[in-house]
Amino acid sequence: MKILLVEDEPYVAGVINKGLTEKGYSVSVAPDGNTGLKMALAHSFDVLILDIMLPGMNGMELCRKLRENKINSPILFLTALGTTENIVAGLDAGADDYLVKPFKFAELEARLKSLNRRKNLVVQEEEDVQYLDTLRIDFRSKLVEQEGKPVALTSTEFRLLEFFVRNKNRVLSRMEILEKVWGIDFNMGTNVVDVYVNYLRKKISSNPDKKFIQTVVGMGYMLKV
Amino acid sequence: MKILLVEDEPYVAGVINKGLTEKGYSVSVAPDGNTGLKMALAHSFDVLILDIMLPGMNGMELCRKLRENKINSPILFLTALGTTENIVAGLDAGADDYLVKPFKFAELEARLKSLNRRKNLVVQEEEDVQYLDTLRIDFRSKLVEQEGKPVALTSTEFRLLEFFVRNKNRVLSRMEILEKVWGIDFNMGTNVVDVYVNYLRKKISSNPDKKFIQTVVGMGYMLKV
DNA sequence: TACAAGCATGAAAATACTTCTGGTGGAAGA
DNA sequence: TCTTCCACCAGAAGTATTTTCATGCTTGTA
Repeated sequence: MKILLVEDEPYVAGVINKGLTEKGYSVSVAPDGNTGLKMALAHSFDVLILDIMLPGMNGMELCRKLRENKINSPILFLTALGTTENIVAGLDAGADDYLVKPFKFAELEARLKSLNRRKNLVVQEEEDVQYLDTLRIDFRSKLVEQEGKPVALTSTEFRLLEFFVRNKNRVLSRMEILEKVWGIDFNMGTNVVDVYVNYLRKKISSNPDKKFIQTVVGMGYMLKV
Repeated sequence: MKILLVEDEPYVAGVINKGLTEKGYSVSVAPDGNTGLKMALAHSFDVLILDIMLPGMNGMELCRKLRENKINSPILFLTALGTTENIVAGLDAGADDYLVKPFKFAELEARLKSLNRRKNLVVQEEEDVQYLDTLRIDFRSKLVEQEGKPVALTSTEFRLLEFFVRNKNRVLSRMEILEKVWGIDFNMGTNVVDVYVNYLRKKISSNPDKKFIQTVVGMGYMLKV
């Protein structure tokens, strides 16, 4: 999980940075609002942690600017300003959570995890690379690797795999597959789908018994993850 | 914004209910965990507010059960238990926010707005899902789950279940079922419907005595909810 | 209690799926 | 241009699963 921390006090920034890094998060620190904005626009972070009292642009302003610039990553305010007015103002500025200093590190981590969890639930953005167990699929370069070793797929096989991956955990009927992968509309009476599913199974599975592509008798096939 | 409040103390429930209603929110109150679960499964709420100490199932358990049943609405814990351990436990159980009593009403409202805002940010891919108690039926992916565990149905069984669900609380004659599910027009003298109703009953019921599909002697079957 | 209606079960029949064989046609190279 | 190769697809034989039916048993109703 990539985190951006905007905090001017070096000591506080250091403590949080150290703690989160030790827990395995990747943390970037910005010492003021303008730097924070630039960094958020340049890279994509999973969560942003903002102090409110910052030199230059303050945290509230920064938060509003981020939202204006369509930065939709969850924002958590971490600040000493603990009055209800402050909290309400912070949340109304577009933040997702508000934690008052002094705080317990465990609570910060729990809230970060919660924010990130929801984000993943929601924005299932189409990644260029996906992993299914030890299978790596790069949609842009159209390269597939099983346990680090390249798998040679023909173009039809790749399109079929892509369709399965983009619709995983759904039963896909042969009809649907024919339409989307082959562009055929109502030519039943062909078993190409079966044949190609069989090809794929042979090529992409590391061991024969764990089947990525399950057959659902009478309905179609499903890529189960 | 539709809110479900699960709170056993009538006084607290009343105050929150009144406050939120005055602000224009639509609030439903459940007095205990089981009722809360049922209501959440039956209707869709924008945000759920849970107390932790509840008669019967406690809030943590309820939260986990909700997530198991793929209820993804934001959950806010509202409780007097304010230690860091409690907060971390609550968030780890799948909640999105945690507010400690006593609280300022303005903060509650700000946090609710924040939770709802994030939810709406999401591009809701339209789902075609129905719940019958703890049974989850996804018509698009054709996946059925009982208490979070997948149920394997054959295609005929699924079509039959779908027909029942889409015509719940109606008595369906064998004739009608044969026509709509099997496409058979006047072949009486078969007991397939009986056989399949029994297959379904065995597969989808969590405990044997609560029968989803009731038999109406001399008339047919009915899915009662 | 008697009778009809519904239920449970096992085995046969029907259907669906896997896999192999081989033919076609287009592309790459000689 | 001709040959070779290989992706692609149809057919068919071999399996597996699902569906149906017939049967006896249980339950509900008059």
